[in-house]
Amino acid sequence: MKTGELSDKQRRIVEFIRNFWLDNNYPPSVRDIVAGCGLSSTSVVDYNLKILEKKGAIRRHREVSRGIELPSPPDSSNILNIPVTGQIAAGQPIPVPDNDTWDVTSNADTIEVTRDIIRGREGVYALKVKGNSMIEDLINDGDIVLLQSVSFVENGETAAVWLKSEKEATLKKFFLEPSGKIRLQPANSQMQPIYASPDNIEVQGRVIAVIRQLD
Amino acid sequence: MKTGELSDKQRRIVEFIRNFWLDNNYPPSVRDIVAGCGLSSTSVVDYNLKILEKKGAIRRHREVSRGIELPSPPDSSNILNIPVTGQIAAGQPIPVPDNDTWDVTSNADTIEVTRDIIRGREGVYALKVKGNSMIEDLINDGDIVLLQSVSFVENGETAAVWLKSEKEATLKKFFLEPSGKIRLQPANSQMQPIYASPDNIEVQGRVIAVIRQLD
DNA sequence: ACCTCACAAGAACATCTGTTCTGTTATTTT
DNA sequence: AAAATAACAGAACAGATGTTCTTGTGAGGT
Repeated sequence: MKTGELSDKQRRIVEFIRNFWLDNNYPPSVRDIVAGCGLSSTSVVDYNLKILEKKGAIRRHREVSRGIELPSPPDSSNILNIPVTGQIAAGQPIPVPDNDTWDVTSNADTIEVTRDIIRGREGVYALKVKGNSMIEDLINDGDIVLLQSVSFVENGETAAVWLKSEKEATLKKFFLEPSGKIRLQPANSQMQPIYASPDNIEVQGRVIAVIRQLD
Repeated sequence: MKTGELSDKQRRIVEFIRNFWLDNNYPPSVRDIVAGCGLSSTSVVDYNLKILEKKGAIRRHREVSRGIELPSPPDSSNILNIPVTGQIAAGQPIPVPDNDTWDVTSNADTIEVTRDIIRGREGVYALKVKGNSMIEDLINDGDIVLLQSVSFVENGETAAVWLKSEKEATLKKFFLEPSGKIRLQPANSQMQPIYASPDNIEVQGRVIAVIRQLD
């Protein structure tokens, strides 16, 4: 095999590694490859793996069982890990994440979402809804709410607002009335809106999505 | 540790596995975890891995070196394209996908979701909700409903059912009453349930998630 | 023919690695 | 306090696994 291309057998090996990986979520051992490619000896595999490594088709970690790496699938940038910073429930403040120490890696739970849900927005975090105090907003106990951390919202947007005097957090449609009052409208049109003065409310975030998982 | 939650050490282990995987593109061995988490013995790791498996935080393959799977492996194959086969609205049949010609590639709209939402289930499809006839089930116009295609559901599960005589599709909690009747219970406890005879309903699918996107 | 070289078979070896066994130390329950 | 249970420590075993060594084969070139 003079060329820089892969031999037929080597191509089969690489393909098997990829399929094995997809099926099992971990790399195959040398003997898995023997069995999977119908080869006769581990030394054949080792021999070809060395060539494959030299050609850059795989990367190996010596003396490490199943230490085979495929060149990183370029994807995976389509998944974002959104921190679930806490729970939201009436009577509890909303834990807005500290923007400086946005520590996705640490303690916090995270939820994986595809990038098309975020749509390129910055400062997105998630809350788990506790209790059914927001059922009139079509949000149930256990739902996950995705929020964008903002302090001001447009008329008609659904926002997480903190009602200072009531010491209560809720999700409602936000309207600034001509009278200067704020109208917080439930999503269910059969329910009555709440009216509040602007200095009694504090916008915590804009709702961009609701995810409900059932078992 | 009575709770279903993970202990501190177990959380560290899971995090280490994920980081190790991200760094090396293959899972750690038990002894890698010992070193990486500053533990003292492989048996401690094995002990905790067994618990983690029981709690569903990981999956293990016995007798396989580095045979640890994370439920959502940090590799690329984490995004699935779910076909949005149509709309659901009262008075319209539900377009259950033909199981033989499950053609994800074709024309149909799809929605990208991460694998952890599907949780390994087969036959998942999505519907877009049209109209607000299901508001009592906390589902609004424009919501996306993820369904698993099944014909029978357990008591208490939320299902997409087709009411034959009413020619109406809806999502409700499904209960088979001792009387033999079917009770379809809205998610909102303030609403009244529907009673139907078993031969008047047809289960189209099990609801596994609801996704609401706001702008 | 002879040599070289890419490639393969089979066995053997030394670790690596999951698992188990026994015992010990905390932590909780009774 | 006693008993029970959860959690950890250390060692040892058996199998898995990467690696190497020896030998064989066949094609191409000289």
